[in-house]
Amino acid sequence: MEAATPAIARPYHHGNLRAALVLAGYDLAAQWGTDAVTLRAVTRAAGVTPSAAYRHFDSVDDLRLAVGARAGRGLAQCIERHQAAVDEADPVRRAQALLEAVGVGYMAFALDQPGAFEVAMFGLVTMEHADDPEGAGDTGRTAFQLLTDALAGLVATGQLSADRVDAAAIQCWSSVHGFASLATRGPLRDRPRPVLDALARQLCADVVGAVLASGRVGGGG
Amino acid sequence: MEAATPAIARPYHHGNLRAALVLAGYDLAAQWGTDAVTLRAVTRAAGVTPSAAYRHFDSVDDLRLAVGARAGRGLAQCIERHQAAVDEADPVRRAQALLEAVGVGYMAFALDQPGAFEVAMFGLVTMEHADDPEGAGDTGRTAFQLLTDALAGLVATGQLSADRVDAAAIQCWSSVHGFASLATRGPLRDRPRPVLDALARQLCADVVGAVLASGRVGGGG
DNA sequence: TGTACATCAGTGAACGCGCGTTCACTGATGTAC
DNA sequence: TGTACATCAGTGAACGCGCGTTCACTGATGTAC
Repeated sequence: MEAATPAIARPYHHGNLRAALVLAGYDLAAQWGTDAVTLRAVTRAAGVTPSAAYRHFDSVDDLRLAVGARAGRGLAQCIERHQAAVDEADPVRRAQALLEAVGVGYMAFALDQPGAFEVAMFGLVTMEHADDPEGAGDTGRTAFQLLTDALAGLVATGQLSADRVDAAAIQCWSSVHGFASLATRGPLRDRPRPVLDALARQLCADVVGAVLASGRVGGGG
Repeated sequence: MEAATPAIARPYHHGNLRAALVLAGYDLAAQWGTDAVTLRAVTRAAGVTPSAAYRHFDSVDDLRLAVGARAGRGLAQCIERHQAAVDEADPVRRAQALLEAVGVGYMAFALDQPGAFEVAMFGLVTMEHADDPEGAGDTGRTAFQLLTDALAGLVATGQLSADRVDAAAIQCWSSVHGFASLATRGPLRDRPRPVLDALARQLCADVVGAVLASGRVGGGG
C-alpha cells in the first residue's frame, strides 16, 4: 500500500498531513482493528517520519481521538445512505422507517467495517463527542443526532410521547449497539453474514415495535 | 498489593500457580482494565518470574482466555445473587422477575467492575465459550445459560412462544450488553452512578415488557 | 521583480520502556527399590 | 526407614520488537521591503 505510489517524488511539505494521518488511521482501523492505530503505524502509512505527527497532534491519544471522530463520520454517512433509500409516502410509516434505517445502517456499518466501528466508539468518550461536528455525515448530523431526529419524527407524527424520547433513545442505541458488539467482537462473530443480517433486521423491527408499544402518547414504560 | 504479604517465605513450588495467575489477571482487569492483563504484569502480581507462566499456559493469549473465563464466573455469580433475591410467589410474575434479574445483575456487574466485565466479554469469543463450564457460577450455569433458563421459564408459564426464544435471547442480550458498553466505556460513562442504575432498571423493565409483548404465544414479532 | 529572512513542516537519530518468548539452569518433590 | 534418581516447577538472564516521545537539524514556503 505505502509502496504503491513511490514514483511521484513527494514534496518536502506534505500539504495536508493532518488529514492524511487521520485517514491513514481510519484505514488501519478498518483493516486491522483499533490496536493497529499507533502513532508509528499511522505515520508509516502516510510515508512520513514518526515525529512529523507532533506538528499536528499533541500525543497519540489526541491522534486516536481524531481518528475516532473521523470514523464517526463514516458511521453517520452509512446511516444517511440507508435513510435516503427509504421511500415511504405515508408520514406515520415513513417516520417508523427512518428510525429503523438508523438501526439497520448502524449495524451495517459495524458488520461491514468492524474495525472502523470499534474506533468510532473509541471516539465517543462522552456525550459531548456524540454531537461533535467532526463526526457528522453529509447532512451535518452525527449518528446520535440522526437517532434523536428519527425519534423526534415519531413524536411529530403522534407516535411517541415527548417525555419518552430519552428513554427510547437509550433503548434503541443500547439494543443496536449491543447487537453490533456481539456480532463483531462477541460470541455471535462466527455466524454467517446473512444470518447476522437477518437477526439485525429482526432486532431493529422488534425495537421499533417496542418503542411504539411502550411509548404511545399517554402510555407508560 | 504484591508487597502486602512478603513476610511469609513463599515456597519454591507455588502449589497452584495456574489458579493464582488467573486470579491475578482477574484482579488486574478489575482494577486497571483489559489492557493491564499482560503476561509480565500477571506473573509480577503473583510474585513469580515471567517464564514461570509457560509451565501453565502456551502463550499470553491462552492466559487471557483463562482470565476471561474466570471473569465470566464473576458475572454469572452476580446474576445468581440478583436472582436469589427475587421473592415472588406467583409463578407468572416470578418468571418475569427472574428474567429481569438477569439483566439487572448483568448491568450491575458491568457497572461495578467494568474491567472484569470487559475481560469477560473478551473470553466470549464464540458461542461455545458462552457454555464453557469455566464461566459457570455457583449454580453451575453460565451467564448466557441463566438467560436462556429465564426465557424457558417464560415459556413454561405460557408467556412466551417457544419459537420466539432465540430472538428474545438476542434482543435481551443485545439491549443489556449494549447499555453496559455505553455506560462503562461509551458516551454514558460520565453519568452519575444513580442515574445509570435508574436507566438500567428502566431498560430492563422495557425489554422484559417488549419480550412479553412481541412474544405472546401465537403472537408475532 | 528580486532578495533577506522569519516561520513553518518536515527529517533522522536516539532515548527508555514494557512487552512476549527462549534457554540453560536449579531447587523441590515424589517414587522405586 | 533410607537413598538414588527422574520429573516437575520454578529462576534469571537474555533476545528482539514496536512503541511514544525528545531533540537538534534542515529543506521549503511565504512575506516585507
